[in-house]
Amino acid sequence: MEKILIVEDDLSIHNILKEILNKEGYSTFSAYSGTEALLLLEKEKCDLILLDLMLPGKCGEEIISKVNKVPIIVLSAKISSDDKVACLLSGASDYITKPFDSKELLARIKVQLRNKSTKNFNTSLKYRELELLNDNHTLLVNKNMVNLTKTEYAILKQLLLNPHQVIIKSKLLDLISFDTDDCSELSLRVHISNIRKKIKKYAKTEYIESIWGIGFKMNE
Amino acid sequence: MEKILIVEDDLSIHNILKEILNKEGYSTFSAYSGTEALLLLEKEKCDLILLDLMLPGKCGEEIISKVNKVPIIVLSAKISSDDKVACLLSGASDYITKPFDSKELLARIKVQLRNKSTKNFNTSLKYRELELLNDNHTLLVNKNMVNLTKTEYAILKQLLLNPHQVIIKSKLLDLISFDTDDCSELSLRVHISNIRKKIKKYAKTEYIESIWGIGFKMNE
DNA sequence: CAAAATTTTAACAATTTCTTAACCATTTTC
DNA sequence: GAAAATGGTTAAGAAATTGTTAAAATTTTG
Repeated sequence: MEKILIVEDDLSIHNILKEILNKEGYSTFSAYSGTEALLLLEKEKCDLILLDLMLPGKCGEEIISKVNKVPIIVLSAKISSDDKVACLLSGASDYITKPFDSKELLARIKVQLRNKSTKNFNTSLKYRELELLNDNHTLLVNKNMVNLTKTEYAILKQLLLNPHQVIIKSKLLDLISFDTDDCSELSLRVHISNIRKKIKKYAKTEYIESIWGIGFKMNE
Repeated sequence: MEKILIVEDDLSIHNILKEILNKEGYSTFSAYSGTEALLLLEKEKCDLILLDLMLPGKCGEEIISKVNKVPIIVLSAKISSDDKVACLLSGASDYITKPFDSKELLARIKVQLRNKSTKNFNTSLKYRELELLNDNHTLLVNKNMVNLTKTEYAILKQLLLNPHQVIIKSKLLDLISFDTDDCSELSLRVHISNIRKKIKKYAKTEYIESIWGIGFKMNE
């Protein structure tokens, strides 16, 4: 299930939030200050951040500017419209004023998580002889089942989502980090090699093309 | 610029919205009923929908359920929290209550467009017989694919970005250093020579002109 | 906790690209 | 017009990137 980081120093509110989210089936991380939040983010990967603006340590605004990939919903009593606007423009994805309605909070969380998941696909990604099933591990090569590891699946998924585009190495590493642990360029090279080997077993042509010094793309 | 569809039957509000958006640089489409909105969406592609919920013809909720890819910001006087939640869960991306603050509206629009914009940049730089494809780092010369190395691509990109301007050698070296390793003037000379050779294979005229003692520019 | 699976790392060869140097042509300067 | 400076081309060697294998480290699973 999705993981949500709660950044809130007021203990009673924090616990209420935690309870609401857990009851809905989300797992939660807790941070009670801005610095704690940043430390946690380095170690743990989460899908969404609930952020109180009035924080000890690093203030909320600083966190917004440092976080990049993960959607942030700001939760605050501040009501000035300018504050709202500043948050949104600097990178927050949504803003809810306290006191909040728990149903609305949950709905807005779903919206943010939905945005992420549109990067996924419904049934399968097809490309010539290949079909990547939406089950995180199965690739069909000419109808032959091939098992992919989590990382291999994540890599191939990104390549198949943009089949005519070169994906720059660093961008690819960034993209797959949503689905699997971070990995190095060296490691990526090995994964690609392994994917190719698995495809080659049942396919006639090479599918993953290397663009020298730049990245990879699916063969035309 | 991004195109926004305004779906609002109240004429005065509609015009205010239109003015705000146009002033900000967005182009707008207008629909005054739900049915009109759906018709327009079939013909025109737009990047975002501003949707009033109380509409003649098809009601707003119906539009939300039919539209899939385009983010929708609901704009309504309805205040029941349950209504908000219903909208968000059925597909809207955000919800603003009337009366709205124009700055906040613009900020929320930017958030939605930001989510989309990270993806589509399949642009290409065209210049007479040349077309430099951004999405796969190749050059088309009279439709013939030519492979460029990373440095060659970086150089040609800079020349094509300012096709009628002389680019001073040192400036060119500076510009390409974003995309590739630093290189010397001697090295640049060789790269230019190689690019010319690759272009010459399929083109009739010389494209890269040297300005003696200063730099390079694309031939007129 | 041990076995199995996965990922990372290291090492090496193969390949591609980049830089350098040499040489000649052209332009500028004196 | 000769000398000096700049530009174009070529080829060789240097440097960087990639593909592959195997072993070590880590994570997952039973």
